[in-house]
Amino acid sequence: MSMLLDEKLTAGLNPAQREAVLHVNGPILVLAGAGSGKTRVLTSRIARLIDVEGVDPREILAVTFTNKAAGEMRERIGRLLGTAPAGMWVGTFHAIGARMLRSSAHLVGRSSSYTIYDQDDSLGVIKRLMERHGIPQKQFTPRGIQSAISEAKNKLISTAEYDTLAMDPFSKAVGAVYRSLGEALQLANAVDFDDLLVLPVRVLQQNQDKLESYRRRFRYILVDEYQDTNRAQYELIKLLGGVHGNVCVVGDDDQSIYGWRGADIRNILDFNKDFPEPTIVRLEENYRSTPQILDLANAVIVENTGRMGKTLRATHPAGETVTVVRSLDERDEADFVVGEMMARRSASSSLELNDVAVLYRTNAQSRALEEALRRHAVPYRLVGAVRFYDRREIRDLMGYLKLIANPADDEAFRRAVAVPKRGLGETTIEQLAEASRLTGLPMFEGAQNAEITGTLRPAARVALAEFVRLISSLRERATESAVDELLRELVESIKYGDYLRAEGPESAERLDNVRELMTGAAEVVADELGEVGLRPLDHFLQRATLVAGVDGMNADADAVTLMTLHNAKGLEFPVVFITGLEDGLFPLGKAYDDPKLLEEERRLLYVGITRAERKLYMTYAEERRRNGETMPARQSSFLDGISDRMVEKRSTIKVRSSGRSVMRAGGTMMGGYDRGFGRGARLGLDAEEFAPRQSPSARRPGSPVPGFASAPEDESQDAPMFTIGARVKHRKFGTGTIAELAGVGRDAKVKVDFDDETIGRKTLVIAQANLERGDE
DNA sequence: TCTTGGAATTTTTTT
DNA sequence: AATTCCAAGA
Repeated sequence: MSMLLDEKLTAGLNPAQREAVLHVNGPILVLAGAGSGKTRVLTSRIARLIDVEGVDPREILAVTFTNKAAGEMRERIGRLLGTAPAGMWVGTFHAIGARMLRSSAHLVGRSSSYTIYDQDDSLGVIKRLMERHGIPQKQFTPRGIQSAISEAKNKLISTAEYDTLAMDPFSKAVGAVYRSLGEALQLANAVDFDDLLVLPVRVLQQNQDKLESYRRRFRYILVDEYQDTNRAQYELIKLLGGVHGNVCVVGDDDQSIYGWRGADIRNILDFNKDFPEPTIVRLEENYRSTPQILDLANAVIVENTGRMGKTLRATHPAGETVTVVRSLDERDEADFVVGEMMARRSASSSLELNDVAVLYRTNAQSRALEEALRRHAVPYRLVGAVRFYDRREIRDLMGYLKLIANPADDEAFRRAVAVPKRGLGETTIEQLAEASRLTGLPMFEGAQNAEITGTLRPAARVALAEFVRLISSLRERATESAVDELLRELVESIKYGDYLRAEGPESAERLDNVRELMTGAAEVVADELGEVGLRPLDHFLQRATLVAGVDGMNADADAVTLMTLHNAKGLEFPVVFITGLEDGLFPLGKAYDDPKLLEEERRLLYVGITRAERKLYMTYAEERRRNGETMPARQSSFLDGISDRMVEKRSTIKVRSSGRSVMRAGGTMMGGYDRGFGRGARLGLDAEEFAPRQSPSARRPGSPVPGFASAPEDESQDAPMFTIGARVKHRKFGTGTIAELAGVGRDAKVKVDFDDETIGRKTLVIAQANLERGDE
């Protein structure tokens, strides 16, 4: 039986894949190029360990990049074995960390019902702490402080270490907030995202018995997307697997795109330091894409220095040429994308919308695409962007649930107590917060303490008592009822439906979301029966906080997928559009200062290109609206490096005088085509209608060239001498020097460096800021 | 305490 | 363009 499975598992593998699958003990590094069958290798390897090598699934720990990938891996292994690999741990680093922490919470000053603060929660805490420390938010942004702390945590730098290293004012501010954030989180029986990695590491470092027991348990460890691990994650793996060394890591240095999140490619390069003499396997045969797509990918990535070096080899026969498309602006680009996919669909009946993905660098770019898709009645799914759990109504209810699960969660307390309005405003809340600071007790406990509430206004005291009663009664039910029932009861007792309806016209959609939340809650209970004796509520909350964008992506509906390039990692689609290939957008402007960043952007493009199986489009626009103003654009420098022989170039701009571009210039978008288009009718976007190539300097008549102060007549009228270097005075910010000018007319803006250093540089709208001429 | 309207600020990517 | 921030008023 086993031998049969062994053969089944390795049948059809190439030699490199086979080597990785058959490897059993000792460290192994699999350098897996895009589309090289890495998932198959991982799942076959695990199935083989269990079935052929007799490893108990409980002894296996597998780390994936998303929860979705974890689910798929478990499922595929189950299918190979014919039975689910019960007891195997599969999940993201964060989910695994959370799980470890549940049973060791007491070792880091938490209880097992701790809650997880998402970024918004922590940001709120950080803002308040900055205030308390007297750090002006004008000078250092809360976000800046937050990311500095996150960076420190991901590098496993403790508060004490940070303090000794902090020399400049910014680091000193960060150090102070870092320290008190830790205290605040502990007091709230909460952890942030980074703590899910840092705290388990600390537990293992400081508790020999825990370390031993986990080491004994996890005899085989696998890590996918290894190039995107950071220091803390690496340390976790080293602690768990460093002794037996049965660690299999799979990654691709060319696909490392999370450097900004602390991922460190050195983890791949230095793997052999902590895991000596690893077997190294390279998977370079690509089973996904056409040679055209792969040639392009190789040509792009070869520009990077410091690679381990790898060239994807195609196994598929030649296919279509990659297409590069120039368009007028983001609307025009979106129209092209939609028109083209519809044209392809009517040409080939087998192409489903599910087969198509549209990728972009920033979430903001989805808007124009969504509008175009809606206009043409093409169903789409948007991955990431505004996550379900980030919606206001969901956040409100999650606040309640968190407070029910964890009475010490002050952030949840603040959210829950504020919505719906119950006559408890800032004053009352701050009084409670102050009391909590003095007594060291969570706010919810303060709210139950007569000595503290005694000083409040009588009206507030009554409202607060009512709130406490509500939460306490729901908390009692939380132990026995399922989460969806609990939610129903909650919504009922706070009359949340009425509250939403009073809000206005969007209430219907919000109510739908609330219902969806309940459905989701019911499902979690159904599919995650009993893990380590936690309440269903704790499970639900953990899952809800750790979901990734792609996790909720269900393929049942036939729809086009829209997402960022980052979210596309690990996915594949027959037809892929990469949009917005413009300088300053992709690569982002920031990346030009730093070759490392530029290389990471290039890897991101590489990831995008290698998502495509059969047909790839890359598009750019000549101007694009960004932050409310239209900016001229030019094609990405990444496209400059691509030889004309590798791609076919097209333009949406017509030569003939009939058609879109003229309609646009005339200001009327709505020709007759909008209605006629849709089911099978072809939009006039056939290749022969495009000018093969047009001089890039061709512009629509009358379009201004922003960025150049081309209108001296404007300046002389409205703007008395706003020039770079001019001195100005603002009624609130005082005097300063103009550093930059942008925009035209009503939208004209200035960036001013104010003399007061705590204010620093500000962007002001000239028409509104009421600037006066400054001193000499 | 809560509502309001105007002003300022914002966009890089995510577990 | 859309959200968030803030001060003043109800």
